[in-house]
Amino acid sequence: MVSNVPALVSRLGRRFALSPSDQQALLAAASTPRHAVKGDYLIREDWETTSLVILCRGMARAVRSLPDGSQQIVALFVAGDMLNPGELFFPRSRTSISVLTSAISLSIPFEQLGRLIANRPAIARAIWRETAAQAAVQQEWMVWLGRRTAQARLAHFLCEISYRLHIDGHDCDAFDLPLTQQELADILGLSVVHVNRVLQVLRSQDLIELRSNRLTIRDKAGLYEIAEFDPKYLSGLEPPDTGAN
Amino acid sequence: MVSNVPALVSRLGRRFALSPSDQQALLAAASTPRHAVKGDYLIREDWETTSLVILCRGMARAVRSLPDGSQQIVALFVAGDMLNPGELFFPRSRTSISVLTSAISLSIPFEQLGRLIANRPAIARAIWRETAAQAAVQQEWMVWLGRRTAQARLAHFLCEISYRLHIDGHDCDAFDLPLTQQELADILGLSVVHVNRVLQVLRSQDLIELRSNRLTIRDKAGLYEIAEFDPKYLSGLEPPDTGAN
DNA sequence: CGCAACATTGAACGGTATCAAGTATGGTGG
DNA sequence: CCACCATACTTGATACCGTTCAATGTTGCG
Repeated sequence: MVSNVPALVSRLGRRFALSPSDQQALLAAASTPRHAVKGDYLIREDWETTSLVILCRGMARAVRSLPDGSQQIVALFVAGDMLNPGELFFPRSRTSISVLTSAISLSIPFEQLGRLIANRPAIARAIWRETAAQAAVQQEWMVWLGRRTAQARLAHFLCEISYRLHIDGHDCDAFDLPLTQQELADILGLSVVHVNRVLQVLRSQDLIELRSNRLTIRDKAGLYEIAEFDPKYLSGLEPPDTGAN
Repeated sequence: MVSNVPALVSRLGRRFALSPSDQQALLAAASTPRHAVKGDYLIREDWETTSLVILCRGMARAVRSLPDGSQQIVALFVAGDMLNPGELFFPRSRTSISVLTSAISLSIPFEQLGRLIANRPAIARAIWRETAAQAAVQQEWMVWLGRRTAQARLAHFLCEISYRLHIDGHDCDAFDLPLTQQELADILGLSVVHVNRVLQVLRSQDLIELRSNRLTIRDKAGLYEIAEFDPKYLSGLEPPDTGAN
């Protein structure tokens, strides 16, 4: 399994609007790419954080486990996302991040990164921006966790993933969604049983199809509507080409 | 009503670990302090963001309103917090921020701020760090919104506020909590009626006292316990003196 | 083929919402 | 200083959304 690292990095360059020279510097600072398989942990709660991790291929999730055995998934990452842009400042990680598919990640040790940040403002800006973009997504999750019905939550989550894949140039009407219903439940703050029932409602309304980890959106307008989905909050994840600020 | 601005700024200096010279520069870049009264909006959803706002005195909340009229409060700010550290990168605000008490705020226009960020890395670092710290708090809110009972949510929220006030050197066992039960409900994702009942349970267990916007914590250990409160996630709000990274 | 993980279904329970009164509380004008 | 009003708080009754427990199907993989 050989990976074309320069190609991956160039995609990152586009995502974060970095000049070729900055991309080069980032690549030089990174350790060799890591190939992880489904279930592998890239970061664990309470680990000392020593490097910035970027997901180049695959999907990952950040999870917080509670004493009673339940979990809450607090973030989902797709290719191109930074896994821990905010942890630069904190000695220990507050979540565990594991991979949902086989995946490739790049790590940039903090010592190297410190130099890059000092010398290359565009890189500092990119990481900072990513910190803010992920915070915006989290706020949206808080809103549906606090104030929306199970159906609207699920629909909204599916809309978000679809849109984020769309941003990165993937097919957003049919894609792999490597999540069990238990994991969906842990994202949405629901029980597995209820997720199952709500999924069936969405299916029966011909909004989606979901079988063996593959999601097809049959009626995007309808799904957006019951989700009350407005992708504005995801603007931080788009390439900042449009010169917006 | 005269406010001692240099004193306010020096407190900010401590909070963000800025050198006197950086504090000076920050103060010079800021517009005259604004005195707001209860209910005033400092920022509105969809407004164009043009400056970084820092709360020097009082409390504020960030709220998202839903089409059906309900609301979710997604952040609570105390004196010393930056209200919109992440909005530097986005053209429009995604929340409305209004003031819960009479308050004083300082605005730093983005043009000035750009210069400061370029020339004074410590200031850039402080804002970036605040972005990350607030994201950490949001993650904790997501966990209790998704996975905890009403009682644990409320208890946890009270613990957090108490601890944040403690960080800033205020009395954390008895303090003003200028929130109606409706506002508590909008923070916790509950109905007013239920907040009222849960408050009574906490009172009947002699954990807290809450009358006319003043909270007294009678049994801190007990409250921490039912909240499963662990303040580690708030470390980003403490002055970074300890040299941790 | 057989096992393990995942998905589905039903019944009963419970936490929280909703609706509807009723009761403090505080501020205001007379 | 009191009457009044608006806002906030409290309480009860009822309904519903979502949970839990338990069992049964289904799928995919070694």
